[in-house]
Amino acid sequence: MIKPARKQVQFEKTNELRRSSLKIGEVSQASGIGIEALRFYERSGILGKPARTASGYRVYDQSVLERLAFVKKAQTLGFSLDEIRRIIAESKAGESPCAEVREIVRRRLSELDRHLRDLRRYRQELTATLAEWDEKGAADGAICGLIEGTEIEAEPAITAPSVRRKKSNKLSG
Amino acid sequence: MIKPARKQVQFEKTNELRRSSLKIGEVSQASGIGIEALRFYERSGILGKPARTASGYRVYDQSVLERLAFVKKAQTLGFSLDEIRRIIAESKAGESPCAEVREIVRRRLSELDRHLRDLRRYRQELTATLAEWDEKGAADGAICGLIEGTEIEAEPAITAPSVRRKKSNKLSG
DNA sequence: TTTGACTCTGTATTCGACTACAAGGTTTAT
DNA sequence: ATAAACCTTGTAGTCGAATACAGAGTCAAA
Repeated sequence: MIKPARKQVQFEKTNELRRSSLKIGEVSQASGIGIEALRFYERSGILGKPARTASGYRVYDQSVLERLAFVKKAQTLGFSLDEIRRIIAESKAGESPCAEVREIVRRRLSELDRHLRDLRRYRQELTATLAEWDEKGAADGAICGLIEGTEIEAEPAITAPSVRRKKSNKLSG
Repeated sequence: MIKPARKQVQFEKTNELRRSSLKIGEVSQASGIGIEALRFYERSGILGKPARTASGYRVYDQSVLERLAFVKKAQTLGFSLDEIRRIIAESKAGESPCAEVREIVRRRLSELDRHLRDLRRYRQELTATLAEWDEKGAADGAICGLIEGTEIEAEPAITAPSVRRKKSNKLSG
């Protein structure tokens, strides 16, 4: 996670890059978003195409940091990049995306509540299972009673809440 | 989600496939798991290699349904296919995977609790944001106040809980 | 016999949000 | 002058859990 420290670039000295313009590495530093991710954002329309120096380097305005802060905040609030892209596009088109943003947030909220309910049920199931094993001393054979009481149904009973974390370290050992 | 109905195969009539043997489509029907997924399970070691007819068709034993029920149940409990594979492998090797299974379940549980905590905090943040908008009548310009009060930090404040659902229908319209 | 349902193998694709790398060009510091 | 640090493009890979598809073979019924 910790990138090797980069030397501070003193861009005051260049005449091409003025105080308020940033190269991609500086934007990355300032925003905490990787360089590759920034280019990815550009490709996917989250960021507009920045100006370029004569040699082709991207030149960002300070305002990109606000944009990125917005993106991060929105991600925190559960927006997908696609939604974020749409919101930005609409706000650029002069329309206030407020209604839509609120709508999305409200939708998120109800999704979240459903999700929380599922998780709580799931937690119960999990603890119950564990308690059951403790009770009967786990006589296995049927793999720890995990499959006991299981019936084959067309649809899953609870539907696994996707607790799965970002990257699980391959445990194929 | 709903597959086109398949004609019921009367496998009692064949002499090659006896009462208790199943072709892949039948297993799919009975278990609710897609044919492709079954072959995928075989490739990834969740299911062993089944017998074959002379012409190469997979011939499954009834017991595969128990195995699959176990897999589904375990998935419901939050196990990854990789973990499931390991558990099955160990139980086949004669070792009782109980200790490990319990360990995994316990780990899941604490992960889950952490996850729940995150989600509750996240929910608060969401409702607070919404309330704030309602208060100030959403004077936008700064995109609905979504970025207001946002500071640029190296690490995300709350880290978006991956609420993202299975497959969101592309909303790029 | 011909239709149509089923199955086979093997490869590619999906979803989201990046990350990694190669092979080169540019800028800056020493 | 040269090396380090930075930038460029373009392509490919990651993670999990499947899905999709092409093109061929198999099997049972009308």
